[in-house]
Amino acid sequence: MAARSEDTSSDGRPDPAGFQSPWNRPPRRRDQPALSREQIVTEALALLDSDGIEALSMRKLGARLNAGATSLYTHVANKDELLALVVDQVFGELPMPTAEGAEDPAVWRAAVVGCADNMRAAIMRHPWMVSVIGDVGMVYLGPNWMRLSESLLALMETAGFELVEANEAMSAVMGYTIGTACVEAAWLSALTKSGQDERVWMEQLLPAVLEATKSHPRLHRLYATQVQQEVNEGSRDNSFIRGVGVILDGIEATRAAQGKG
Amino acid sequence: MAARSEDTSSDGRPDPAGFQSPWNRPPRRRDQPALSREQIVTEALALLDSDGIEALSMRKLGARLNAGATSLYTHVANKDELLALVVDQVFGELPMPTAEGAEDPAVWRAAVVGCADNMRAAIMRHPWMVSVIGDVGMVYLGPNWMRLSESLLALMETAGFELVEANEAMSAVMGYTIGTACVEAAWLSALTKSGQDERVWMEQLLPAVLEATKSHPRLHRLYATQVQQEVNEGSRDNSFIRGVGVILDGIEATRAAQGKG
DNA sequence: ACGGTCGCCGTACAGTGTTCGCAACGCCGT
DNA sequence: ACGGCGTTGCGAACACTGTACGGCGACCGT
Repeated sequence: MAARSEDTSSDGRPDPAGFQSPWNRPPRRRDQPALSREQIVTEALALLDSDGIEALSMRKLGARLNAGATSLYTHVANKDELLALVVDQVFGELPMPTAEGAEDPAVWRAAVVGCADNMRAAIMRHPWMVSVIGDVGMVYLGPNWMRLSESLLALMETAGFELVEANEAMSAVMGYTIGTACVEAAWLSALTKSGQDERVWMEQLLPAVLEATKSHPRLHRLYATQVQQEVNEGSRDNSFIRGVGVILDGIEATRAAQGKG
Repeated sequence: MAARSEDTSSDGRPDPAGFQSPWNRPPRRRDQPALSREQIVTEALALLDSDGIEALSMRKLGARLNAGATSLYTHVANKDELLALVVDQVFGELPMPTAEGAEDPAVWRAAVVGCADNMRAAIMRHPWMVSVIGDVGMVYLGPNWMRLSESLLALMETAGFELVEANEAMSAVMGYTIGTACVEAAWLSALTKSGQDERVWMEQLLPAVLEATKSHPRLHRLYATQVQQEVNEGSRDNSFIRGVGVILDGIEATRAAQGKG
């Protein structure tokens, strides 16, 4: 809500709630610039998380920071740049993998799976990410993403991969992770937008789906038998993790066939 | 450009170029509704392809169809619904796989790889897809997507998969495809937005990247050695296809371990 | 003391998606 | 033949959006 309301008057702008006159108004303290890039990015992230992507406008964000909309532009070039910064901030939440003990294949596998799972969890925690991930082309040069990539590469190097090999494997895992999370989070944010509980939403939707899949027997069977289970338990998580495992199996098989074990 | 300009006057709206009076104005031909959902979707697709996502506005789209902006709303509920329709239209471009001869593992693999490759190609052909794919949650119920899913499931069923097995494998491949294409297309559309040729753009960007990766030795090496090759030949295509192959290896390995071969 | 710079913001502009009421039209029952 | 009716198109309007620009006040180096 209206955070930081306690210092509304201390920075010189009139506080409409309390009585103000030119004599009792304290001078604006400019001890520090009152607005920083970090602050903006953090507040944008909070706004996105609480109200979704279409609630993020420069004016609303400025209001949350007790600032005018155009003030943000001294710290951030664009809305696009702001979004890129926020996305990298999310990547900054992810714990970094350590290369320790990665010579053991089991340790290495567990570390990669954990990484992928963390990433997927982050996207599901911030479902607006998928509406933005296609527009922020430069994110892969952001500091947090680069830190993450670097340590993943280090991990795989200690596991015995060549650099380009490691890169390809990483791309495969990350591609799978992002793609899966996209599909899931798109569903999730459609659900959020409908405002209903997942169970209720599903119960309303299922008849229509079964009707629509009448001429597609396999999809029909799939939806009829599978979907409810997926909703009830968190079995999508397991399915995802199994998927990562399958990819790692493929990678190891390829390596074994090349005589590098 | 301005298509259909020949009948600007024949549908009764005043043509600002030619002289018009109430006496020579021909009656509006309402032989057929002049605007249809298909037409709108097709023109929206054309506009998106030629000018990108941020050029698509209801007014511009209406203008292209010699119609007012608000006329579109009789055929389409929302801009969101329009986008969902357009996305499904793109999926309609994809050739459907046939289950013929899929008992042969080689045939089956080739079909799946081809499917994934077609999908990736479609996304790269329409790079705006990635900016939209996160917002159209209901796309997976679109007719074209469903047709595609159904025939993929059929393909894998003839290859010997159980239904839920087939679904999981399909999700893995599709997830990887969408994720990879997202990453690539985001890069591509950032490039398009810059308006430069890929080579020039790269030459300008590379020094900055190498500077930025100074404290990340592995990324540094990777960019220094790898990137130019990727640009020069179309080696990203091969890399993607190899990735799909790796996933299929993993799937087959898992199945073999379960004694289904 | 005083110019220069920097951070902030009010205003303004050119758009955006969407709603609403009205008009024109084909059709259908009488 | 004719009067209502449902459908389709559209102009105006509303509430918002991102952002360029110019000004204003406070700070800092000299």
